[in-house]
Amino acid sequence: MGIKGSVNRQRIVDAADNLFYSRGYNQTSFSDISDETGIPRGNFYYYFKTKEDILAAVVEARVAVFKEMLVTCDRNSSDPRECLLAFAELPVQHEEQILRYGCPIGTLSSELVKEQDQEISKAKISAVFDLLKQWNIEKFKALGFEQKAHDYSMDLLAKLQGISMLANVYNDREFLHRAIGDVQSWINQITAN
Amino acid sequence: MGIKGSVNRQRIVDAADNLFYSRGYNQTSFSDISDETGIPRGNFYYYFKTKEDILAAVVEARVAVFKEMLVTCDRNSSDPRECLLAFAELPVQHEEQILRYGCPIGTLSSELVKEQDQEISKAKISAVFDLLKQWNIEKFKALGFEQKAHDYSMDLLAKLQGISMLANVYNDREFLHRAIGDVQSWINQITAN
DNA sequence: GTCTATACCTTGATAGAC
DNA sequence: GTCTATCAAGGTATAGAC
Repeated sequence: MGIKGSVNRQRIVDAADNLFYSRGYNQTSFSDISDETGIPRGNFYYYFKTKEDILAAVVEARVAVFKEMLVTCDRNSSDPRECLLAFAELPVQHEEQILRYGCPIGTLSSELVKEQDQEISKAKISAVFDLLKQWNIEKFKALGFEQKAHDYSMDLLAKLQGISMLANVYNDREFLHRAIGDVQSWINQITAN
Repeated sequence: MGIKGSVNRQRIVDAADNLFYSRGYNQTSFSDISDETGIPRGNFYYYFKTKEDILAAVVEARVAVFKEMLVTCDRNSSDPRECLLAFAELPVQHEEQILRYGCPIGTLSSELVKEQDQEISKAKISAVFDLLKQWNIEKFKALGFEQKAHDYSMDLLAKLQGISMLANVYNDREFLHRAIGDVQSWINQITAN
């Protein structure tokens, strides 16, 4: 099995994932993770060399979660337009989380972009966003938008991020639903013909 | 003059403002502000009781900066539509900052929403956003949108926030310009008749 | 593999000299 | 008003017993 398959390691990653999401990476201490898991602080260093390594594992886990979401979208429909509509629906599907803590990708990105170490941020963050972006581009291209696929994809991500942020700041469920509906209308509109 | 008018106090606030913006609030220590200003750490407590008090002063300063921006918009044109167009242009007017550190309101909000103390966040953050929101509502109402003014205002803020975030994460100047142009097209479109 | 004890540093904050 | 010395607490990380 090895260390990476260890159940304790997984428990640490899961707890860190939740805490990084609800409190932020920098505001989560080893003691917090220890309290959450019951695993002693010093024990973390058997599974991870540094706190950043835990972060890397958490990012990896989130990428996996989103990959699974995208795969689910793909499984539910072979129509690219419906896939995009389903993708836009994700924030309302997880509305409780969004309203409370914002988008798990966007908020983490915002935090890490400010990090002193330029490497950690630019590399890891873009990776998560790129996953979504590439998937979107693929769908838009399948709809015949060879040139506009990239711009549309960026537009879609920006719309969802902006909506998630304001819904979070104002804790406004009504706005979240309405604005996401507008995004879906936008998708329907540009894919009309 | 009093303490609030002290030049040293102002230097602390200015340095803190920049550091909170470039590194984030939680990642800025008193030592950082001390290094930046040359003012000893312990001296801060003559001007502020806690770190949160410095944050409050920084937020106050940012509100003042944005108020000034809005006043400038108002001074440059009495046409509500042109005011909104100018407002949408702000991210490209400060593109270097946006690309490097994101929106000074959005990034700070994202960070503070995750704060443990619920009071500090909900109160202060919304205040900054509300300033912009109310100004936008005023313009949309002046354009005859009595009912839709609020929704349009939220939409506009969400658009700008999403665009700023993605431009920041990807450090993408081209996207920033194009997307802001699209927002302005959107404003022109809904205020056409 | 698991846990305890602890080193070492930085943090926000205080006390008191000048 | 300004500065230095210092505090207690909490941070990440290490060493070593079991």
